[in-house]
Amino acid sequence: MPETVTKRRLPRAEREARMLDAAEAIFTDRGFGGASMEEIALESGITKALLYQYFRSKEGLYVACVERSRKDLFDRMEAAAAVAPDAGARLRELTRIYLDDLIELRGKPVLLYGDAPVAAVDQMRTRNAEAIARILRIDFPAADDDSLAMAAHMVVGAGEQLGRWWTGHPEVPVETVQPRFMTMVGGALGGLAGS
Amino acid sequence: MPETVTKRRLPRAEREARMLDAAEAIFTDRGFGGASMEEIALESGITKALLYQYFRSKEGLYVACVERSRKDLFDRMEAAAAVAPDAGARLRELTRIYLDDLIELRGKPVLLYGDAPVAAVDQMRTRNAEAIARILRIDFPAADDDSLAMAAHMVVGAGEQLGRWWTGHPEVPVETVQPRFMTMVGGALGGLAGS
Amino acid sequence: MPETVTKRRLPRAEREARMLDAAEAIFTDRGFGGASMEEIALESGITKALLYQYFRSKEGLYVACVERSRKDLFDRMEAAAAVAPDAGARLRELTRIYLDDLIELRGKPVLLYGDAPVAAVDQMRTRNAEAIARILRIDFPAADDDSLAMAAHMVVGAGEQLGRWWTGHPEVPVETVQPRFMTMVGGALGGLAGS
Amino acid sequence: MPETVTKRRLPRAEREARMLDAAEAIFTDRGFGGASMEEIALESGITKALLYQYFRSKEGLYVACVERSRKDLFDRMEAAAAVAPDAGARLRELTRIYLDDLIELRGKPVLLYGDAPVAAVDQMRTRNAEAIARILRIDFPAADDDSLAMAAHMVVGAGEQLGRWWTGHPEVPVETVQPRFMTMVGGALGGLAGS
DNA sequence: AATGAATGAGGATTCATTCAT
DNA sequence: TATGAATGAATCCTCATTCAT
Repeated sequence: MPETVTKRRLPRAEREARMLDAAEAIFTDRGFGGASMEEIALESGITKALLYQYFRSKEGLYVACVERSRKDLFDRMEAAAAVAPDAGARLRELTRIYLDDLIELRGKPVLLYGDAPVAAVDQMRTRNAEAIARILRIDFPAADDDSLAMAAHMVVGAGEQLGRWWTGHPEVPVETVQPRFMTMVGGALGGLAGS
Repeated sequence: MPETVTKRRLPRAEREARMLDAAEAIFTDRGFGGASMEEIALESGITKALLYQYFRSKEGLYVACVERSRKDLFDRMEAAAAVAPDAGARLRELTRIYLDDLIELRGKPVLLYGDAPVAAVDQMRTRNAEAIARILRIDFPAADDDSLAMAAHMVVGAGEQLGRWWTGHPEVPVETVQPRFMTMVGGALGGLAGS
Repeated sequence: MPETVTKRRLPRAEREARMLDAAEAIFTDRGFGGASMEEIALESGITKALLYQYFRSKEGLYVACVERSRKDLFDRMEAAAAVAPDAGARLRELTRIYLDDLIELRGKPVLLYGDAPVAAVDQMRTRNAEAIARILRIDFPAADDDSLAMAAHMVVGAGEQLGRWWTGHPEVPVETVQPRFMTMVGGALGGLAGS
Repeated sequence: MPETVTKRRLPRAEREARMLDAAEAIFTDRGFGGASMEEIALESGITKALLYQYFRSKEGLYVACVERSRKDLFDRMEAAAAVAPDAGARLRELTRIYLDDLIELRGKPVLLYGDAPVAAVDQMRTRNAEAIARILRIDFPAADDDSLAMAAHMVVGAGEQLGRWWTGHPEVPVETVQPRFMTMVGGALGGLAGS
């Protein structure tokens, strides 16, 4: 029976994934402050000490945890952006990906950056904005950096807050939300220097 | 016995103001989680117990603290909105007021809602969005509530994140920021049912 | 019945004394590292938090604790030194006081500086040496500072280690120990510039 | 297959020496309590587990570490004592060897027995005192054991504390220190039964 | 109104140490 | 011989909060 009774000695990657799963669940339930490493360890089926061996601190774990889904989303967006035929399609496609993700995220408020160490959250917001900026650069190759950055940051902020609002209005369908979001993004890009 | 040297019985309002000043400073420095009532009391020159007598809890103090500047800003904005001659002027005027305020706020990240009890922060964001919505209503009397709300929330979110970005780029002048912000707001309003 | 059932609200001084008593007992039993604040608090009949409110840390408590008996001893020695009729009497009197104290200290190894934060212990040794130096100054007003300091430090070190040895040989009477200690001190002073 | 590039199978002795070097450095920097096996292993370039395979425990490592230099010193002293022509020369020679060693030791406070498991340290101090006693026995063959032991312990304690003081006054030359130390030792021997 | 004493509860973090390989 | 994964068990300390005065 290779069925594995021994929980012990998992390959690093898998252990890590399990820990992150547990952490995501607990953080989602209790918020950053409310979550205890104790509980996360318990849920992971391992000891606190191991948690600390893998991630340096509670904040480290939190960051790793949010970063995982953040990165996944933005990687998908950047990939989609690269293959979209034109600016219009890109905008439509990307906002859709984002909003679809938001639908799931609505159930995980922490990942919408609820309470959590400011530094960590800001860093992630900035990373998001940088990804957006890279995408925008495709259609606005001549725009100056600051303007592009501002546009990207505004989009990020708007999207985040839109997500919060949506969390409280789950009955509103994505078909209603997307046009509004697209229009807003379109506005944020207004006046940026194109090719 | 002359009526004494010590215990300068400050009028309640002033005491409160001092407490809020101290709280604002400490919250700003350390974030909500990092701030301790102990330190705030110390900075206020009074005792923790009194802090609790005035505001019920740490969260209460935080809310009072942020609400003070939040309310001031949005009251001014609503007032200005009421007297602006037309939609264009209104937009220009309001974004300017907001950005001018942001310039000061950049030094006080907490007031940009850093870490803090999620509930409290969300409530304030929502209050802000409601104020914005009321203002928008002036120019879009026929818009449906949800669309207006979404627009307002996106504006709030975008403004908040723009503020964060600006904090890290203080050299960028308001003259550069305002047009971008205005364009974005304009976009957010695109397609709303006007008169 | 003014008999006091309420443990609460003791005057600061008395509370402090009780805490120190408890701490001394526990430190003596378990050593610095082995002692837990938990246990000390329990023994004091109060909460850990109060312990931390009075002394800043475990080390702070330890220092306060040892300092109390250290200071007591050296105060007595300085007082005795001041009234002794001549150098010989002074030496006899002081070594006696010291050794008598040592007899009790033998049962409290920690106070002979067992394990404990290096910094704290060294600081106390230095304080002792300074007290000794002040006393020596009486009979050697013309000695240079370094020589006096060296003599004092050697006396302190010798006394400390003598105490440790004595702890393992409790059957040896003070009458046997004192002459040897006196001779040694006498040697340490040899060649110091007198009046 | 050549016998490989990696895993330089160091001879046991050298491995051990490296571990002890690392341990000495870390213990010196952080004190016994402050040092962590983790860090020592890291500095050694090996794993904690191996550290435990060589020395049984943290204390074992510490003892081995200090014993190394302690033994070296006292072996040299006993050797020198054996060949010195007379008591006076012996005293001069030995104090000089000790002080020369101290000069190096001043930079390694732990080896002056800072904080550390009481038992281990006491044992080493006692071992030192025994070595001293053996040496003293040469010139005081008729002295009773207790008196000799006391003298030896006082010398050890005085030397240790002198070393601590010297650490803080590195500018004082050995020529100034030695006479004072010799005089003190001479005193400690005063009245011991000679031949 | 205002204080200083006191608490209760919890939480992160660290470490020496041991297996399975 | 040597490792990397894993543990268990404490421990210190901090904080918001409440009484007694």
